[in-house]
Amino acid sequence: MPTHRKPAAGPDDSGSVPYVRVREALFAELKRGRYPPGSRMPSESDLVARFGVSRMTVGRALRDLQESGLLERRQGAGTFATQPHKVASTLRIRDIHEEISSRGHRHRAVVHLCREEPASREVATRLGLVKGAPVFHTVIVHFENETALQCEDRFVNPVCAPAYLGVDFSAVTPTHYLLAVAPFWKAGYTIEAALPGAREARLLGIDRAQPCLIVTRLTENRSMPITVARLTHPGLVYQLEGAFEP
Amino acid sequence: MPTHRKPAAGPDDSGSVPYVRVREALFAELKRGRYPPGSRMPSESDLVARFGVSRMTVGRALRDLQESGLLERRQGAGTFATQPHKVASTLRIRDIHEEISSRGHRHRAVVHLCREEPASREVATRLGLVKGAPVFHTVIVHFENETALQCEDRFVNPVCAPAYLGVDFSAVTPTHYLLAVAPFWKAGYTIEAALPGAREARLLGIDRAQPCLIVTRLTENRSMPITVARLTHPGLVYQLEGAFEP
DNA sequence: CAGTGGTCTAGACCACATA
DNA sequence: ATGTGGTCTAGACCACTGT
Repeated sequence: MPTHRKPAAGPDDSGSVPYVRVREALFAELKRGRYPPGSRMPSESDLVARFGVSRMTVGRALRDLQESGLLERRQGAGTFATQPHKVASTLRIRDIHEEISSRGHRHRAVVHLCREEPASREVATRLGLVKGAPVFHTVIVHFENETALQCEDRFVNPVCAPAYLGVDFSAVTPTHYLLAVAPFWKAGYTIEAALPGAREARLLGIDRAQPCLIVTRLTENRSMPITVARLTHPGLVYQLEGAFEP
Repeated sequence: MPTHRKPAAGPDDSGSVPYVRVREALFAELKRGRYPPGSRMPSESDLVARFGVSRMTVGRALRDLQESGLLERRQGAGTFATQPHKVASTLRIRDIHEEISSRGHRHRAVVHLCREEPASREVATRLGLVKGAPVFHTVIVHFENETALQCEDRFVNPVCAPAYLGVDFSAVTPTHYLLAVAPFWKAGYTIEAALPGAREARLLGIDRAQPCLIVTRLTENRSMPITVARLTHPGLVYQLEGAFEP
């Protein structure tokens, strides 16, 4: 007698989906302090009996909680409640136009440089090219409602985006364009606090002594680096935010 | 005739686990450029036939790829390849002692302040208390191999950790202690670049003009704020790093 | 309506941990 | 030896989408 489903459950029904029901029930108990950190949770069989669902279903619920960092599961040993301390928060890599628009503000971009250059040693290394090889270089300042928010200093590997220099970057951001023509498969970044360079300070209209939040990001294709960008944000007007709530 | 399992598969066997096999196969194809962004993937039934596994198994593989941000699935419509652009990288919230030790370096903490104070208006607001209510306040500088790495200025809600002031913070970090006595269920942070305060500069032994990376973190219990910390890092010696690889 | 994803169940085999 | 998590299959019902 397979699948004697429940008749779509009741009306108030917060969680008519069984695995969600199980997950939320366990989550609530964890939050309430039952199962203190480090203690063993009921076994899958126990939960199967308690909730009247199949093992795959409680497995799904437990896996969700595990991926949230709330549980640790050890084969042969059992399932344990954890301290949610090593949980990771997420930091998005977003297109700045999207970011500004999503705040309901106006985005404007001013292009200060857009040309081909021979690669310096450092840029060449980062892009996996030889020194002196031609690379595309753009410097663009992004405004949010007339406030300078970001100075984007970017080098692009010509192989990945041959038509890059022909794009009107006052209308479409390099990030947006590059995503379309050369989707990345790998990305790395560093975030640091530093003083702006002379040109950056001038373009952003800030004092050279004002600290900036600098994000350096390198994205790569499946086989080669696409672009390296140095994004300088005045510390006074830009903050990264994140949150974790299991 | 249920479960005619494969005899544990061959030796080289990178992915004897069926859902991993399916996931990796599809991942490789996505990476190779088959299924360009926006295009429709084969349906679950197709994949069932192609890989000779059950539908739950391909479902699991597809869900993994979806959670990685590589696929989008729309009920009734199909499964589609996406641009992996809105993918999030993770930024860990780690205990600084752990962080330094994991680099194989030595950690030392110097306690500069450890007392009870009446809450300022700002601190009171952050911790959900009334102005003037007693709060615990610690200021600790963390060294990595004799280099000042972080100035930790922290306020703690006494209700959550009554014995806080009795802890020897040269031996155990506030983060570590608080995780033990008051695990958090919610956390938020901001990252900004700014100049250090006078005291911070002095304690870190840096110039007041040297920009710092400042992480402000608020953690909460299930019902009330536990602690708010301002972590100041000299920009020259501290960077946050992250990477994304699907 | 046919096709697609979303989910469930029941039973099963395996790898691993602990006693 | 027993119990635990990890996974698989086969078949099924449902909700949704597009023609």
